[in-house]
Amino acid sequence: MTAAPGLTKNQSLVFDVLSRSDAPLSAYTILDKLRDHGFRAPLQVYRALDKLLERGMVHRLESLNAFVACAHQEKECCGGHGHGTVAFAICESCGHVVEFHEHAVDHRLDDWARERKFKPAKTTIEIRGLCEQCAA
Amino acid sequence: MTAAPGLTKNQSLVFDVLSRSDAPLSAYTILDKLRDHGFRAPLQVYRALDKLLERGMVHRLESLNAFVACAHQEKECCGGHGHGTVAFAICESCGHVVEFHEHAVDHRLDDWARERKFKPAKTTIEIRGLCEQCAA
DNA sequence: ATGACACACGTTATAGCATAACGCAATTGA
DNA sequence: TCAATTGCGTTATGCTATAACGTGTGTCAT
Repeated sequence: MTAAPGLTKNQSLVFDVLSRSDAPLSAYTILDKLRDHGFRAPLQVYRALDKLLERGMVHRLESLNAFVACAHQEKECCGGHGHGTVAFAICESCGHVVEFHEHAVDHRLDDWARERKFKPAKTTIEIRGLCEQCAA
Repeated sequence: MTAAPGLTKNQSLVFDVLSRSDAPLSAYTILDKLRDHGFRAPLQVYRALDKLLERGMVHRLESLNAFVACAHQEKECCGGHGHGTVAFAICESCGHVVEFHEHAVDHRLDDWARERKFKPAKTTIEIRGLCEQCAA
């Protein structure tokens, strides 16, 4: 369960906490979980998150102001963490999040951008609703 | 330019401010613009925004924590403000936002959800990047 | 070695976004 | 008339994120 190489101690701690959680965590929640490991200030979390986001190991859920570990392993399909756009289905009842990739969606949005000469940097797709269990 | 019927004074004021802006505004920016009209506290803005969001007259940009007036008129295409999922292209340089609808994307995401028995409540699609002018 | 640089870290303070909880006033409808 | 609903105003608070400062450590070209 230990994290990828090349991570600093703080980055590893933050990544491990996210990896072990089955729901997204806010930066402040992460902070609380790491107080026993010497974390004292939000910046320690945010700085680690920035690096993990850069590497694609963690995603930010914009509609929740929260973070999740990437569901993909280093070498998986679309280039592992190097993948393209990621989409999320977020259950508003149980908090569970499913990460997925829809190439057809990506392509359609790419086409839209190309037609308008818009240069995409980052695309957010988040579906909030109820998962199968919670909708029952 | 006066707003739709059925709006309270505060709701109209907030909607007018958003309608006149060519970039998204945060709740606190709206508050500042309305101090001369008697606004004193954030809650006055948030309460008005809640109602406008319910009616679909205003959209929230999750990746910016900001708000824009809906680009559609009451009776337009997909049922005017009753439309389905809305997508946004946000220029990170000039701040300009383009609202659009991509039915192909909506359908693909709907299919994904149906296959997994996920019940969507609200879908967020936001592309951040550079608009044609700013990319030059 | 030494100096310059990049980078991670720790701390304090502050900025920016959002809601809780209270009470009052006006409206509606049984 | 009474109860329920809705909007409003105010104060206080909580959550999210970054600014600005200084420290330590490693690299590496000189």
